[in-house]
Parts: sequence; C-alpha cells; structure tokens
Amino acid sequence: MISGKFAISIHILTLLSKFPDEYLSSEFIASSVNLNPVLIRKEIGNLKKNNIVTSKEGKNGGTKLNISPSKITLQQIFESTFEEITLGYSKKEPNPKCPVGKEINTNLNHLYSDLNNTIMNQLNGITLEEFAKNF
Amino acid sequence: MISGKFAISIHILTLLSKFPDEYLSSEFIASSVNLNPVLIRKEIGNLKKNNIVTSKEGKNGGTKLNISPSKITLQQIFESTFEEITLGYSKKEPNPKCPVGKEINTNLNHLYSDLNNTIMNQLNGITLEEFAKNF
DNA sequence: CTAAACTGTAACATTTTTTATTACTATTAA
DNA sequence: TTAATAGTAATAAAAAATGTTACAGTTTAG
Repeated sequence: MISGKFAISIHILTLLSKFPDEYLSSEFIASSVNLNPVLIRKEIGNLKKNNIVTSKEGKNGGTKLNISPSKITLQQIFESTFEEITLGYSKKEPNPKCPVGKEINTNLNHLYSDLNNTIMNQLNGITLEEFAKNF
Repeated sequence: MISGKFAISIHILTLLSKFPDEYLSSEFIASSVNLNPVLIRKEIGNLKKNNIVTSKEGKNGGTKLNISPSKITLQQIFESTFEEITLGYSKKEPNPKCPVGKEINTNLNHLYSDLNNTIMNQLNGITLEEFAKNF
C-alpha cells in the first residue's frame, strides 16, 4: 500500500488554486478531503518546506499558494511528500553468499531509478494549473 | 510502502534462469531471498497462474521456468504480482458536495492510468534475460 | 486587553497491510 | 514405505498508515 500523501497534497493545492486570494483554514480543507485537520496541517507542513504554500497563524489565518499554479508541477508536489516510486524490496537482506542475493538490490535500484526518471519527467510536464482545470 | 512481491518474484525468476534445467525447491529459493518458504510458494503460485513457471510436487520436486527468459518481460512479472502503480488515494471518500472533492479521484485515476501506461511500456522493454545478465 | 479562531506539534491510539509461522494434506521419487 | 517436496489454510506478529486528543502559541476583532 502506498500512503495517501500525494493525493492529499494535490487535493489541498487544487483547492487553494480555486481560491487564489484567500487563506483557507485546515478545517475547511479537511471537510473537502474528509480527513482530520491535523493531518491536513501536517501535509501543509511539507508543502511549506518546499515553498509551495505559505500559512498565516491566528484568527482568520490559514494557507494559500505561494506560487502561481502555472509554475507548480506535479513533480514538485510529489517530491514534497517524500514518497518514492519503487516496485518494492524484500524486507530482509537477501543472502550475500548467493550471487543473486548479493546483487539483487543493486540491480533493482538501477531499475527503479530508471523508472523514477521516467515518471518524474512525466509529472514535470504537468502543472497544477493544468490539473486543476479539470474541476 | 509497497509490498515486496515484485522484488521477490523477480528474485525467484532470476534464480530459475540461472539454473534453467533444474527444479529448485522453495527452501533453496527461500535461503537466497531470506524469506519463509511458504511465502516463496505463494509467490510461485502467482507466477504459475501466469504460466511463467511450472512446479513439480513430491520428492525432488520444485519449480522451473516455463518460458525462455528472453520471452519473459518485467511487465509480465509485475502483472503477476497484482500490484499497481499508483501515487495513492486519500483513504476516505472525499466530500461529494465540494466540486473538488467530487472529482478528485476521477482525475487522479486518469493521471495514474497515464503513469501506468508509461511504466508498463518501459517494463515491457526489459526481458528477464537482460535483467539476469547483470548477475 | 480579552475572547475567539486559527496554526503547529507532540503524544498516543486505532486500523490496515504486510510479513512470518505453524500445521497439515497430497504427491512423488528412491 | 519413507523422506522430501508442493500446496494451502489459519493464525500471529510486526510495521505502516491513519486518526484523535490536547495544548501552546499567534493573530484579529471587538
């Protein structure tokens, strides 16, 4: 299972892009995503670290976009979630005495790194603006 | 987190391709993967459903490839694990009264389906033979 | 200058998924 | 006819993801 972080982040950002001039509260966003406001704030934390959004504390506070939706790519959003594209690894260290066990993870790493490049390229070609246009 | 099924399956198949004429036991494979033999047999079960391997029960039994490694693509292997490439979904149904919540999953589905096509294409271009050559 | 509405964050609880183990039946070769 | 094997079900344990509660700090409005 992959976590819902990317889906949540892109949901948040789509909302923000629909209200470009307002600070939206985590509670408002939470009611659209159907998720606890605390988790929304955590995801917003990641987006802030990447300077995609800014927040304002206190009454009437909330979060808004820090960049134009046309300048934000899905790749940046994905990166902010710290998730990774991988097809997985066996949990325990494979047997280093076996020629296959010894090398399998290195070879999987290469493969996954290639897949990542492809996907990141594809995500980089899609802006938040384009994604949000479908709503 | 994604499960280790693909990694385990490709490990199994790489081993089998190194011993093309032998039936390898789940216990032997398990010691290379460093995994319980029962889980190896379960993964082999998936590979069998896809006709990638055949097994023989009883003494001196085991599993061997059913097709030449040059005819097996990583895409087939991936498919046999029933895993999916996705960047995830929020766990609960988003709010259908919100224009964004209402449509988010449809739009994510489109995106993920595009990513899947790309990845499957790439995996389809790599044979087990090529992958196993690196060991 | 105080109350209300927020963010930020830590600690902990719950649920779900993944992995591991045990136990057993059926099959086959020697 | 015994030993080595696959197949599979049931259950347990570990890990990851998600959810909740609580509270300190900040800001605005009145």
